[in-house]
Amino acid sequence: MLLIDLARTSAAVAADSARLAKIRHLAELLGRVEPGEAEIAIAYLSGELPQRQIGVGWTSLRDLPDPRLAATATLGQVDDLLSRVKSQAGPGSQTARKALVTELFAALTTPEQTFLSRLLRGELRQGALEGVMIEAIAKAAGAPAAEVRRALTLRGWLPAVGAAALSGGVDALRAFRLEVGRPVAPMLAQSATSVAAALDKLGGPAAVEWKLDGVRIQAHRSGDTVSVFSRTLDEITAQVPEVVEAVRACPATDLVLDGEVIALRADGRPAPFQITSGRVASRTDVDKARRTTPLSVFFFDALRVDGADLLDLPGEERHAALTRTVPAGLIAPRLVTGDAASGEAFFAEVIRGGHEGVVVKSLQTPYAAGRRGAGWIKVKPRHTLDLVVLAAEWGSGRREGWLSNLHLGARDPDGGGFVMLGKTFKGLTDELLTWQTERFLALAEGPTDSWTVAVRPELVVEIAFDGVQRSSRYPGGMALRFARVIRYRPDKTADQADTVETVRSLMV
DNA sequence: TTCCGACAGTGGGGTCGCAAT
DNA sequence: ATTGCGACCCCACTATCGGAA
Repeated sequence: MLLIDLARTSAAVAADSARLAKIRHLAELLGRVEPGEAEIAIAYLSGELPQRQIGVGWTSLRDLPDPRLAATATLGQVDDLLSRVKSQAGPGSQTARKALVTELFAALTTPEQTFLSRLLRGELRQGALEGVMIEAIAKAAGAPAAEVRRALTLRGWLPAVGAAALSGGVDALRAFRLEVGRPVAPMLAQSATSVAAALDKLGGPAAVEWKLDGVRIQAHRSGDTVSVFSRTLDEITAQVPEVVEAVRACPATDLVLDGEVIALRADGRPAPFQITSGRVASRTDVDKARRTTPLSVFFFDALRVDGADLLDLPGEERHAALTRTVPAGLIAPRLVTGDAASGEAFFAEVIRGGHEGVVVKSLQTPYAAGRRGAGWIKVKPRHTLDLVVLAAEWGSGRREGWLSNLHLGARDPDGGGFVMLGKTFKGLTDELLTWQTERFLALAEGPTDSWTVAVRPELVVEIAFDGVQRSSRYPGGMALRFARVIRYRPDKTADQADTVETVRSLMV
């Protein structure tokens, strides 16, 4: 199959807003792809690469060569070249990558260049990624989408699942099994504003469990062999020896566990997320990193214990298996309750302990990738501040033509000015985007660069955030984590905004 | 007919490792 | 030695479609 076929399909998908029409376009293409190229086609049209990452980003894709007029590139050829790009390493590799990318793009027509460039930048913008591709695979293979989803949970990689479905139908999908040593797609959580709301959503007793502000891990053990994977299914075994040892110490020798690693201080309270994140990312001298910043692991789910696959069992049965297998000190603390008051009290206690929040978990739901079923619901406390808009950046994609990303500042009573604490683009409706674009242009003090418009510091906006972290980027030495807009405060003037000192008092 | 679950899109701060400067 | 870049850790929110109620 030619790359131009995918480029055309992608354009057709983008042109139709109806999801069913997108699915039709994708399924039609899947119906005529050869088995040997199915994985490539599925990967590209769901916005990913078979190579996962190839070391080429936005910057490397500037100034591409002139396009050709004839479309001749096959999927196999493109895939081979991208593999060569990925394999470059050592001194001169960036130049070599760039040369290969240039060679590749020089062989493509304009629509092919557009498609591939978007794909490599991770901005396909066709309104269809994995979720829609699942439906398209189901349609093309004549199989229920639920079977595709189940296989995806077990296999963790949609192109492999899709290729199997296209060639072998439902039987091939049902043949996927949990394999120890191969990561499973992790189950994710929805969110709610309170434990009571979460319990209400689940409609009955549920487990209220510590949510640790660390890094998600999945541990596999077969005999003495232990592998640990990240949320994106990258192998991180070498970076987390504490997890390997903890799993080896369990009595069961055939295991798949889901959990979180976190750096705890000597007093048992959690270290800031930056510390845990840095520790897990360290690969060069793990022994030294380990001495400085030891990791603790807390498991909260068991997907396999001693030959038994547990994914389809209710949450409570999986948890029972976990408690039978793993020492109590390695299990995330939880309270099973249907009572909102007890749940809220437990939540308050977890927060007093310095932790991030809780996850309220259904006792019934099986383990499934993605957010389907809403079996897990996270609850975190929310802080708010009234801050001043210092500048705004022009948006991209569907926000093109709108001033979107806000620069936020706290009042500095000493200096008389404002100290920038970060940016946010979240929480804005289209209506608000329209309003603020007009308003900012009226308050403009001229662009600071081609995409930023500085405004007179007069508008006060209420901002929600999860916490204040240390920052080397901003002048106050601190930045807001997960900042989002709640509402503008036309009733307030800039001299009534919150101060830097207030923000500093919130820093852990 | 209305409601709501799932999805895609739009970006946020921070850290590490590596190549280039 | 420093800087720029890619990759990955954490992520919240709105708009939209279409099946469920």
